[in-house]
Amino acid sequence: MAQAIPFRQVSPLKASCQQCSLSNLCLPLAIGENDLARLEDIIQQGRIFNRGEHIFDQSTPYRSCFAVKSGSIKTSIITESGEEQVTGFFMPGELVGLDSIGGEHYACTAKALERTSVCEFPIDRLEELTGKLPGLQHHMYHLMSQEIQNSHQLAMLLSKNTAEERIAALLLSLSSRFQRRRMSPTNFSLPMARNDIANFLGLAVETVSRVFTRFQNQGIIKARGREVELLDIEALQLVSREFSRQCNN
Amino acid sequence: MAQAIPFRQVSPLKASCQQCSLSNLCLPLAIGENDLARLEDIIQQGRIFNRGEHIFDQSTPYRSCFAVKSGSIKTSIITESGEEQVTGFFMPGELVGLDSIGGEHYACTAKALERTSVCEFPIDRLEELTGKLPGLQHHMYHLMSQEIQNSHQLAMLLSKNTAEERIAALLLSLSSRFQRRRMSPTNFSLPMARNDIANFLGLAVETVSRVFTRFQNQGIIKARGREVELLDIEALQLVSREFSRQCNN
DNA sequence: CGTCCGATTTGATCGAAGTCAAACAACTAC
DNA sequence: GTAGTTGTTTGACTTCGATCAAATCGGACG
Repeated sequence: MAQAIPFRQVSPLKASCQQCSLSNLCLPLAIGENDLARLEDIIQQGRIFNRGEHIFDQSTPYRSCFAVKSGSIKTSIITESGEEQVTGFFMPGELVGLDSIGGEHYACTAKALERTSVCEFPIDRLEELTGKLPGLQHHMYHLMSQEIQNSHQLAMLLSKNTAEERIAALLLSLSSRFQRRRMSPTNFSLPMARNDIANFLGLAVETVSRVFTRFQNQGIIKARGREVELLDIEALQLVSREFSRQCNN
Repeated sequence: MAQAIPFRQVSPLKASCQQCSLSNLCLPLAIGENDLARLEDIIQQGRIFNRGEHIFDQSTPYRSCFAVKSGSIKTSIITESGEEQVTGFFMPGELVGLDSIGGEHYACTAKALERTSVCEFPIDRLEELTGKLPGLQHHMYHLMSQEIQNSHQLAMLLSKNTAEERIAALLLSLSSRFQRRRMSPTNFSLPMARNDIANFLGLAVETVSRVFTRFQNQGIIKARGREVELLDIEALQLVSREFSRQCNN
């Protein structure tokens, strides 16, 4: 039994986007089958990060952007005064690091919220490739403009909406993002702590907690710890004037 | 005297970025002299908008992005419930419409705050060109990521800072942007109304007004209407914990 | 299994900024 | 000029959510 069974080890460096369940969400969706190999060529795949580990750090030289394969990531910026501002949460199939493309350094820090695996796209090779594949370039523009819009939506949420509205919007955003990944839109586990939610939404932790219990008392959601069940999505949409499509997504 | 003096009229469609005083701020800065002509080829130049006129409207098909030549522009999104959220102010040399690139429709409305002239970059031709000029593509990525960062900064301002801090940050941002355009950093005229400032910063108009007078009483600024003089920039930086580089810029 | 430490919840109090209201200034158009 | 409209300022009052404080829960680990 000590005898090793010979087997072919798949090279850890070569990605196979075709077999990835996220290929319809991730960059490959912008590429024809024939060109896919060129994208796979530049990907450094399969790095795994444990909860709390940094995928990259603010102010370090910009090298790559990353696609989430599994798990989830939060990005945040740290000010000179040491305050943290969470700028986004990223789920499988989403691209992290777009806010720094074209810059010399990472503009934020990306941290794994749970055990997370990512695909890495070295920026110089990616830029080279987008120069050759108009569809991919277009998609990059699209993703980046999407990110600008998300951020504007967030700004609107922060400047115009109450605590309840903000939290309802976040729950709905997460819900639709889970759904797109073929997971339950009503029954999921929050990858982030209350603290992160509060920071992201510009609220105090206590307020987040209170709103969660208020929603629970109203029968809109059921929440125990990070486990959440959305009992009445329509009510949530009603609370969040702005309806769905908030924040990220 | 009725006899016309023959002269060569420069074609109004052909831009001459080389003679534009903004060429060191605008897109040409990413391009070598030899390639500049290719950029000039695709520009539709010189459209002029009066105060209040729309450069483009939210939800209409996306055609072009625009560089401000003179004047200034504000962008805003209108929600289903009819509320407006100002998402940015744009000064000469800055590019408007990046939040919609790669999308089918404009994600916001752009309105001239004063008599404003712009250069237009049709998106299909621009994408084509960035595919051929790596430097230009890189610069587009840079501009877009910059815009994401600005928006994150704004989100932070909205979620963590007081009314005074927000307004100080805005004044400093405007100041440094005027300076880069070789105008006085301490003595300028606000292109936007109090209302727009309030909306942009997530405040009530009354609060903006009060903070202006408070700053004035403290001898930090002098303001009469839209005319503003920054008397003590250091004090402003002190008020705005986050120091300069806020918001746009 | 109990201890410890961080995360979450709950309660009580306070304050910054919103809202309502009205005066005032600036600009247009007639 | 005057009237009308819009933008700005000032005052009085209210409120949502922050802050302070403390209890409770939950998981990691010896």
